[in-house]
Amino acid sequence: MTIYEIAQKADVSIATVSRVLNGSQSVSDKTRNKVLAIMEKYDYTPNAFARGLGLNTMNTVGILCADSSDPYLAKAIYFLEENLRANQYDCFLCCTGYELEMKQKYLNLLISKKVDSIILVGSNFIYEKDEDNQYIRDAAEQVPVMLLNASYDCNNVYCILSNDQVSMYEATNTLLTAGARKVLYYYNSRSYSARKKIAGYQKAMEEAGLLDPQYMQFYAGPHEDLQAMITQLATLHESGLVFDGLVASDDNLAMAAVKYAKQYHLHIPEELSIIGYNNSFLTACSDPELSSIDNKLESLCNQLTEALLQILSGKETAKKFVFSGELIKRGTTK
Amino acid sequence: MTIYEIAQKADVSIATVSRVLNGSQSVSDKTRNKVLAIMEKYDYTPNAFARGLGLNTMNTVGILCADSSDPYLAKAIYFLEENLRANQYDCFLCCTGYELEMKQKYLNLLISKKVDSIILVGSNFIYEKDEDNQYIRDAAEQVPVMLLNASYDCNNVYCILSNDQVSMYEATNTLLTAGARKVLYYYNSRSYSARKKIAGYQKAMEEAGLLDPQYMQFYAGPHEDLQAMITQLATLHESGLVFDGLVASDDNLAMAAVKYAKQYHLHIPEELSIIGYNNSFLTACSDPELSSIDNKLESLCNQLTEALLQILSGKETAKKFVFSGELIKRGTTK
DNA sequence: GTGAAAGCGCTAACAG
DNA sequence: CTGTTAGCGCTTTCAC
Repeated sequence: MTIYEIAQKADVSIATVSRVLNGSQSVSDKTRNKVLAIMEKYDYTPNAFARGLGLNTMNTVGILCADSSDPYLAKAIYFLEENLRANQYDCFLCCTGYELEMKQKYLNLLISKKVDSIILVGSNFIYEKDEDNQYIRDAAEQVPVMLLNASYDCNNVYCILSNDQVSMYEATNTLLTAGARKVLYYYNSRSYSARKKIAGYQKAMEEAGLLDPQYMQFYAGPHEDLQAMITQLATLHESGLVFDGLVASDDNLAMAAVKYAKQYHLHIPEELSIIGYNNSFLTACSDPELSSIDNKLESLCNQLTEALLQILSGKETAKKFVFSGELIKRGTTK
Repeated sequence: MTIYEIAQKADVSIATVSRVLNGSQSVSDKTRNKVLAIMEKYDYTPNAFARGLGLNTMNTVGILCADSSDPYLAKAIYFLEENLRANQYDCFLCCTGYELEMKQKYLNLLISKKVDSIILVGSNFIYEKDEDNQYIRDAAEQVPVMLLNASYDCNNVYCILSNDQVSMYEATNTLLTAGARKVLYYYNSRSYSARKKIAGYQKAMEEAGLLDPQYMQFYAGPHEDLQAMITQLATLHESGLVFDGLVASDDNLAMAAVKYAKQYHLHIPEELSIIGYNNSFLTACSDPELSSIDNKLESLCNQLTEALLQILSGKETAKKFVFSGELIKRGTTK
């Protein structure tokens, strides 16, 4: 069923059909109803490609993320997709993995599919070496690029993020204030937000005169291998590195710390207090329950969508939105 | 930049340009290289809409799932997306929630966007009342419909699933064999696969002469509210319902059971043994670690993609693929 | 308020 | 091997 057939059956021109399709005001009610009735009767659906060809848009945005099976990213995608769909935008989802080359490739691919915008979910899309961010600048020449949880200053790039540095500063300070002296920083990423987090930790430790590089430990294994994380902490322990506090860059690592403590019969939080990040479902699963930083993912996603809709409708909007995280205290802190 | 401009600059016809674009054999190497060079030079990308209009396909498949933030579904999406992209198919992701009406609406929407196929991820798309499955039959008239983790007999519908009934039967039997007499079945869904699981539990209990309806407990709260699950089990306990075994329809529920046991100082697995489902990351987080059924999600996804590619290339393929799950024993079983 | 007609950029016969 | 041409289904001037 095409616009031509509808036009014929309704005894009007295709232009008129097109008008009612697009809700134009300049169609008489009578004609409109007649056309609508025929459309209804024949269960007509406009051809999205033809429409796309004419309008040069198909109301889609491309969502890029490294790994949609990461619960945090999955949640972000969920919120974004929901918001966008509520506003008639569809989502192309694209999981790139963590290699720059793939990110680049898929970003171009999405653009060639004529998405109206690109959302980069997670801060691992921003590299320290600025030349590695060229692919983002290129993309921004074509369509607005939205960054969730990262910041990058460039025309047509919009950033929505949580102030991870402050959050991590506060988390670390919370442990110090409660009496911890040797606070380990346990992290697994060197992304934009990861670097901010580490800076927050360092600032707090520095101010307390306690900063010591060997207390910053990087976990390089797979995100889902809890045992490997536990083993790493155990190895540190065996090597004589003692710590009475631990802040982790995500809840997985914090969960590993809880398990490690159990293994060595360390009392939580008396002998070891722990703070995770993301305030995920894991916080409830841990025993004792995990204190963690809620970085307001849902608010970030809502703001991102709102800003994007503004941009796509041609309005001005801020280029950077910064939210504050919140420490949720549970059993792993005093 | 369009095919016309390229043709002009390369001094050939648009047909030739189109041919090299589509890798046709009938272009001389010389001409091909000339055209390729121009394309390269002007960084030409074909217009996806125009291409779609002509071919009536844009190499996309629609993935529908109730909630992409559910870790299990998120993982499925990840595997599917990866496989499909490796074969030049893009994915429209669409989260419908659990309401029939929305599922219906978004399914139609995807079809109107001219996807080449629809993948329904998770068995909650199949309803018990067959009239509620009409929307799937309708969709199948337009494009092949792939079901992950569900089975539905209908032309142009293909099913890839794990034998949940057998898995649950074996899980229940494992507990019975180890000496449990009062095995609680704790579940949170009435989807297709959920019904299969429950049937497996019932069969095992029946054979042992131990089936008792009050030992089948439904959790109706939010998927992420661990505390609510724990409370429900505690309430049962207080009401005098005792159980020495528990099989759960997913790992979240099993995790709640572990926490419940701790609260009542029940020794795991001696006084209460527990088996979860999905073999998720939670199994490692639990203390003791959770025994759980691995239902081979990755294999299912691989098979689904493979079958889909067959279908889309016009080849015949089986209509139903059934895999076997596997019980992974850990600390919550003897 | 409505219709005619010219594209949008590409594919695919059909001719040569 | 290559070019010509007629669509694909819709949007959008521009007349009337």
